[in-house]
Amino acid sequence: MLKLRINKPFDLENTITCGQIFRFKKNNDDSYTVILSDRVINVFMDKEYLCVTSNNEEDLENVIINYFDLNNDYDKIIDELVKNDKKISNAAMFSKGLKFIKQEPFETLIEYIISANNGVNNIGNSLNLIAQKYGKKVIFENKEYYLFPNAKDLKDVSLEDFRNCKVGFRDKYLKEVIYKINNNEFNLDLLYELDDNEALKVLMEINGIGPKVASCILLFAYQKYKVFPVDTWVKKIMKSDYNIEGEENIRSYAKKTYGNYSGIAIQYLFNYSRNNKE
DNA sequence: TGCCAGGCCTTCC
DNA sequence: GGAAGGCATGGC
Repeated sequence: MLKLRINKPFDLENTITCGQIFRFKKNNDDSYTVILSDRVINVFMDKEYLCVTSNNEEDLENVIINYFDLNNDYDKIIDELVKNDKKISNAAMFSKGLKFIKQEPFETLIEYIISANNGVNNIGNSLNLIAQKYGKKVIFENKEYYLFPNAKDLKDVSLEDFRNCKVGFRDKYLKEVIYKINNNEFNLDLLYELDDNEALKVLMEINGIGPKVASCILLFAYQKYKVFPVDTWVKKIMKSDYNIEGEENIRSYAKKTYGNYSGIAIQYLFNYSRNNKE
């Protein structure tokens, strides 16, 4: 078992359950089983130690540090944010220890296309069905798990096949984007090179990807922290706490106030707004 | 039953 | 270019 001493704030539960990832399970012993791109892990906190087991122990420490972004100094980021906006400190303290999980780009792309007008339960269910049918099986603790397939694995999946995975009307979006990737009409690696606005533009040329989905992909898979989604929860808290209404006004305020860390600030506000109900 | 879920596309002015 | 309606599915 890998034991990592954590000396900065780290909220494992909030990080896993706050809606950035969908393929995880909470176990009876309060540990979490999470399916990463290349392995399955079981994680829990034991005092100041993060404890991890996996079906694949190779380079596990680096994989975990990278996945949970453990070396990034969020305290410093929060200090910066609070310096420019005292009012965000409640939301930042509420989300203290929340890390941005570094997700695999292709899976993230599919995840957030499916997320449009959908519930968290349905999203996870569909992703698991896709993985079960087309992903690689791995055994961990005597149970079967399925890694998420890549674009090649999904090359011949039909609209009807996707419908059977309960993705509903998003079937055609998935088929189209997978076709484009396999025929070199769209390259996920290119997004690393582009600046934020170009990357957003390229993503939004794909059917099924609008500003919200594109922002989530760039934030969660590419660590483009300047990019941020504005949804109903963000609108709600910006109105009540900042007296700012309208998406454009929210965008210009966030850019001006939070700068390079707008995505992180907005995620804190989102998390606070959504989970701190009265 | 009806509404909503971290939207987006198409159609119609 | 902006508003309105439609869209699969499941949870409440």
